Formats: sequence, C-alpha cells, structure tokens
Amino acid sequence: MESRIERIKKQLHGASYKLTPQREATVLVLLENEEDHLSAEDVFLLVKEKAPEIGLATVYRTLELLTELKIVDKINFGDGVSRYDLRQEGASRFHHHLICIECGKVAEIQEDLLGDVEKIVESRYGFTVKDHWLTFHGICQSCKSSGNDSKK
Amino acid sequence: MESRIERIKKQLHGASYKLTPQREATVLVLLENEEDHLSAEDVFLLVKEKAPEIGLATVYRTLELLTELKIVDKINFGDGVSRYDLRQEGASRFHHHLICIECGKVAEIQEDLLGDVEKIVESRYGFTVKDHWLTFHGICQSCKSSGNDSKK
DNA sequence: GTACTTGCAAAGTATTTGCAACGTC
DNA sequence: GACGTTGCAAATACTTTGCAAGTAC
Repeated sequence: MESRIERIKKQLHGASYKLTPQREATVLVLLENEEDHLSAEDVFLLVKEKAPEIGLATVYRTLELLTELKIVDKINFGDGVSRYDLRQEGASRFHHHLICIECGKVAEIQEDLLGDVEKIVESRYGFTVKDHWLTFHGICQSCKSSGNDSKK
Repeated sequence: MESRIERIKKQLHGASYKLTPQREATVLVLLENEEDHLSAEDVFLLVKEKAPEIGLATVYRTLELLTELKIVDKINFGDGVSRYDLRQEGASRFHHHLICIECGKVAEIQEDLLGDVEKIVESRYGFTVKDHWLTFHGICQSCKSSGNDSKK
C-alpha cells in the first residue's frame, strides 16, 4: 500500500512542485507530530535535527505551500503564533479543537459534529458552507478529575 | 434607560479601571462599527478622528483591557492581524462568523447554534465547555445570486 | 501624594522578501 | 542552460514594553 508521504508527493507533483529533501523532512516532521500543534519555529527546530542546513524561510515557504494544497491547515489559537495542523486525508472539513483553560492542552475531535448546524446555516442564512473552524474552550476531563486548581 | 457605554463604564469601575477619554473614544468607535471587524490599526485611525493625540500603544492597551473584561473578543481570520469584535451584552458564548470566500465579507450569526453540539462534547469527551469559536467559510447569498465569478 | 494612565520611542516577535548560489532535468 | 528551490540576511509587519510626564482623587 502507498504511504502517506507518497500520496503527498503526488499531490505536489500534480501541482507542479517537487518533493525536495527539505520539503520531505518538513512533511515527515508534521507526520511524526500529528497530534501536536507546531508553530513554524517548532517545525524548524525539529526539521533541523534531520536536515541541519535548512533555513527558517524554507520552512515557512513549505508550510505555506502545504496550506495552499490543503494538506495542512494554518491555525491560530490566540497567542501570537500560527500553528500548522495536518488535515485528515480526504476530509472536506477541518477537525475541531478542545482547548483546556486549566492545563492548556489542545485535543482534537476528528468526527464532524457540524452536519446539522451547517444545514441550518445553509437554509436560514443562504450561505453555502465549504469549510469550518470550531474551537471550544473549557475544562478537560483530566483537569476536572484531578481537581486541578493550579492556574498555569 | 442606561446606555451601553454607561454599563461598560460600570464594568470598568467594577474592575478598578477608569473610563478615560481615550478609552471612551475607543469604546465608542467599537460601538459605532459594531458590524465590522476592525484591526487595532483600524481602531487607532478611527479613534484619532475623535481624539487626535491618542497613541497606538494606548489603543492596544485598551483593546487588551476590554478583551480581559470580555467586552470584546480578539479574533484572527488568518491574515496576520488581530481583530476586535464586541461581544453581545451578557452572552456567555462568542457569536459565529460566516466568511465569504468570493467577496471576503464577514457576517455574524448572533443566535447560538451549538447547544446540542456542546452537549455531545460534554458527554462524549468529558470536556466542560465554557466558550466557543466557530467560523464558516463558503459562499454568501449575494455572491451566489449575482452569479459572481470574479475572483477577488 | 499615590496610583493609574498616557504618548513616544525603542524593543521584541513573527513572518516575508531579495538575491545569489545550487540542483535537476 | 532554464527554472524551480534554497539559505542567508535584510526588510517588514504587528504588537509590546520602558519610562518620564500627565491626571484624578
């Protein structure tokens, strides 16, 4: 079976881009840290371990390229930094996020909970939905059960 | 009946802050442009018309203060700028946004469509929701009906 | 007078751009 | 050899901070 990186390579080729070693290293870092929400700087530091000669600008350019191709989504959780999150293969909508205001942890919800809401938006507001971004702020399970009241 | 600005003044006082002329001018600009999604720079330019001597740093400080008090929400639509949006009085959740990918217009949905979704998140993921941010990307009614295919 | 607030300038971050050099077909 | 790509340095954009001066009670 074809690997994820192979399919990404084809997507790049389809758009007349090459999967250079720098780009490959960047994509690998994203795949290996799929659960995280890395900033460009984070990605840069991790890529450097594989390819020490890479420049920060290249990482930015690669991330921009991947965003354009909808391979990753650029998100912003309100701190001053953009973060990059791999989109599930073939997903037409971006997944949801849960941010804990106690511990700061960011969890993902891959199932799409907005089907009905999108129908309402379409019928009531005449707006054809193509994609969505949904983030919840609240208290995660482990902070609740540990009765954690230490403010981070 | 008490005006909105009066109530905001009380909120500030309740948190031991003053409604200085600069802060008042800033709040007025936000009230007068409630439909828009102004950046700090936008607010600064508009406030300057009322209070020419104000500094950009003061606008930033005021917006930060208002964000802290939950009078405004700081949002980011993916261009590099933070934007500031008045929260409805007494609303426990932030309102939703519809961004048209044709014309770029940003519309607001004040009714809360996420009640059921939040229940699912609470029961299925054990996450207690305190607030949410929901943005849709798609095609607005007027772009659809005008058959607008001019890419901006 | 004390404590909060302001304007300005400087500093700080994050991100983008210019450009010569490199690599690949 | 043309063209996409890269690394570095410089430039840009947005936001925050330091500080002396101003203001309100």
